[in-house]
Amino acid sequence: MFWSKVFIPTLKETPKEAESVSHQLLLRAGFMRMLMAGVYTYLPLGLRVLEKIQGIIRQEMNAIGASQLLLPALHPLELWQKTGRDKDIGEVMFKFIDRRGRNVVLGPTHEEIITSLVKDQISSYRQLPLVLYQIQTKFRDEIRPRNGLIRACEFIMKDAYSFDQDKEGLDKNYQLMYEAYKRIFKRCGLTVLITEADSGIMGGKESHEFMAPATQGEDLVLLCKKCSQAKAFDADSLLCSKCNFQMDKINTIEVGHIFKLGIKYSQALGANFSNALGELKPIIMGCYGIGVSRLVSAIIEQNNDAQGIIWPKEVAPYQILVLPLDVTNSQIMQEAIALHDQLASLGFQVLLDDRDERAGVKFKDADLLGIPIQVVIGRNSLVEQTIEIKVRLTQEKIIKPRQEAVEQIGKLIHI
RNA sequence: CGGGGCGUGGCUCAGUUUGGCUAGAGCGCUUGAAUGGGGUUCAAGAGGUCGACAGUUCAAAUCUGUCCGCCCCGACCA
Repeated sequence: MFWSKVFIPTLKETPKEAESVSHQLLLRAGFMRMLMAGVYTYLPLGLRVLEKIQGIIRQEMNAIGASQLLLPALHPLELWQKTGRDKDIGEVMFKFIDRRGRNVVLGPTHEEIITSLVKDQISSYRQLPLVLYQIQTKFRDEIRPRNGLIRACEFIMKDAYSFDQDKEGLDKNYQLMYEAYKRIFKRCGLTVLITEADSGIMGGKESHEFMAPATQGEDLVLLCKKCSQAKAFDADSLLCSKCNFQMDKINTIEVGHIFKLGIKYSQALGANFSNALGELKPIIMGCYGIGVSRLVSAIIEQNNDAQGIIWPKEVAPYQILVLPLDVTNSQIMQEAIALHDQLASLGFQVLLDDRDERAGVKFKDADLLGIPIQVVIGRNSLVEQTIEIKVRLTQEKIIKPRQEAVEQIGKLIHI
């Protein structure tokens, strides 16, 4: 793909609307733009990253037997009134009246909607367990949107729901999700701390939060210096409950939350099933969220330097950026295009900077965008019949003849 | 919603305190020339309802009022 076709509006200077590093870099590197507070356009590069993340999530969800569907974003208010959550969520919910006079809301989350669906479609234990998920835009009229994608009024979330006939089934699905989440965040290049919020009451609710350490994070997590146990911040107990050791306070961004719901929604909405004895029981539920668009910011918060973004391999918008340093030199361009085509034919995602810009501008933008592998083709390349590879993360430069360079690139990407 | 800050070409800002000719700079953009391995240089251009409305005044980017928008701090969340 040619740079000039993609639409990558980079900025030299930091827009004053942005405070956090991820927000600044997303704007400067041309990944997104603001329409209004808390509402953003994903530009082509930003969309590609979102799609990469969604791809990882899909793989991991499907691998544990979850099935993807897509629920509506437009809901009747009555459904929310049945569980009383229209009041709990209150002002955060966007509400309006349509032309028929119906009270309608834009979905801030989907427990009611999925439960309503399952209530109508599931009636026997033979149909359980069932795990469904979706990746969808949520709407929340936040009191104060903030930090770009970290707290937006319109954002993309993966939400999954499990339906079981007993607690053992729920525990099993919950554990599968827990492990899948660890794999997802790891593949996204994120370090996360997992905190538990256990009520301690038998049969009580249980939840885990996946918290990505970031200086701009809004949530405080306590981390034990000795055993690395993490827990939600609590001013009263600053000692680790396991080893009684001192704990560090760490700023984090909440990127995932898994929750054992029990029968709260199934009971309120009458989502029951017949068990093997013919008894009518409420379905046991769990819900599992990941802030997909928020992940983009969290990943950048953890992967950047003074030059710009450093995308982890699996979520980079492109894997390779080819830089012909002088596009007016036809030999250089020919070589660059040939290399681009060869790499693309090997299955790599390649971007070629075909702009008539000076080398310095291209280098700066390349580092800003953060594509993992840069391939430089200039005069030296022609004279010496070599290609220069630069690894964005380490700044390491490798100079090799073309075919060896191609092999080297393959190795670097597949490590 | 409470507190604080800001609003001047696409971006970053000066000018507002103390009202005064046709509102400026850098970057970006257009054209030409040189250049071509870390945001190069020179020349010539285009681009502005100074957030909006109302008011004060001979005169408003500048003073007053109302409103709108954006950012930051607080309660909330993926």
